[in-house]
Amino acid sequence: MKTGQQATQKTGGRNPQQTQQRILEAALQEFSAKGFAGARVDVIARRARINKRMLYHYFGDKEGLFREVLRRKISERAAWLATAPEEPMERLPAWFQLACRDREWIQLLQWEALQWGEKKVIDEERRQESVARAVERVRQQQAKGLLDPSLDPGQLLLSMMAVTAYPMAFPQLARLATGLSVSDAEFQKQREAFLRQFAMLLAGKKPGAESA
Amino acid sequence: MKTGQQATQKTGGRNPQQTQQRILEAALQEFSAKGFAGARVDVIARRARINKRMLYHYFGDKEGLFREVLRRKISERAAWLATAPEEPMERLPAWFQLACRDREWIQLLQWEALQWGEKKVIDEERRQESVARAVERVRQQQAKGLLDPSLDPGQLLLSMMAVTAYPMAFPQLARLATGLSVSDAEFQKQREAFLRQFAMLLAGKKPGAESA
DNA sequence: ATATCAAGTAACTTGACAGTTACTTTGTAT
DNA sequence: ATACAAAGTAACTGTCAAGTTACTTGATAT
Repeated sequence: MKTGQQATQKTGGRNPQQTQQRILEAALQEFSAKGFAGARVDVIARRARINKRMLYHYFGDKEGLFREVLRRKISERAAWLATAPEEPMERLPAWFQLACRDREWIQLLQWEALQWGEKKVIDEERRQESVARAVERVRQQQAKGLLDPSLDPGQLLLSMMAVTAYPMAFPQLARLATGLSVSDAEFQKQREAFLRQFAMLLAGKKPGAESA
Repeated sequence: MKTGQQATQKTGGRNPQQTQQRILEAALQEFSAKGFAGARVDVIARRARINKRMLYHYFGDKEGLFREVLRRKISERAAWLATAPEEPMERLPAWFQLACRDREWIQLLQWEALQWGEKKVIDEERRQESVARAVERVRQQQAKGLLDPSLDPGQLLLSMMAVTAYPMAFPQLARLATGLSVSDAEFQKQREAFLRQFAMLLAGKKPGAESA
């Protein structure tokens, strides 16, 4: 008896999982581009090629959908970050590249900051844990002499996030400061090179010739 | 004959300038809190204690009002920045304090980034000029040995803005990383101390005892 | 085969919001 | 005094968007 849960690919027929997936993808686009207030439920529905009613069926309301989008993105990011290199020289450039490739995430964080400010955030506990692990890694690297040990680890982590994410969060300022668009390959090359030198300073070494 | 332009303080009577001022103040609050899309014209009118019609009278439409708010804030900031100290040791903490005291500005920049992305911004020319001057100052300090001369000045300026403004732009991340709220005096003290040490690293010196 | 429930649809309701109309009040120049 | 323009008001309008209603279609368990 084909209870039909293992290979539900009829392309034309119904498919709740695919429908939800399509809604989430469309919602990610719309929310990261327009924010919660600016996003239009009808646009999401149209882009997902579903009836608006289904969106309410699966996610309750607009905010429920937003929370789910954010929740999923957080998991995805946590997984990515776990694969980032440990060597501080390549760590900042790698974080920067991650930010370049996933501007949707930066934008979601930005909308979140504006909408909820300092209040408790969605999925607080999981994120707290994840950040605590990152602080711990900074501490270990300080112990190994790969990062200046006299700096507060929390503040240092925050600053590392700042220098890698800021250009994507404020593309207009990056352009004003460098004359290049952040999506320009030249800008990205320049920033990566800068961050490599910068990482040396954070280790307490002078950034002369790095090829030695 | 009292043509009445020099001392128009009747408190009860009409007063176009004061009305405009009140609208602009209320609009700054509303726009920085909710962004352009989220801001409500009626809320602005109510807060300014004026009739909505006057808002349209003076500023054309919602966007016209937004542009004017941004334009004024930009002037204000340019003036403030000109008074910031030149010594790099105190410069980062001073910028940070400025960011703390003027979160409305950070938020406006953030809304701007999200709404207009990399496109040409409001008041582009004036801002370009102002940033160019800041880059030039960085270059001078590099020449004087107050900042590491091997770093690209534009990227360096961008990074200085990043480390000073990021905590206010992403208060939720600052809290996750340090356990403190950004509006907490303790957080601000900690960050200022950190930035002082950080400035020494940027000069290429090791940040040992700083009291000497 | 058919009852049952989940998936899906179109049209509707309700409220909110940007912008307007048609009007009154107030100051000032002649 | 009075004509005139700018300052100000209340109530309205058209549009748009979130969320709902009442319905049809399709899969599957018995």
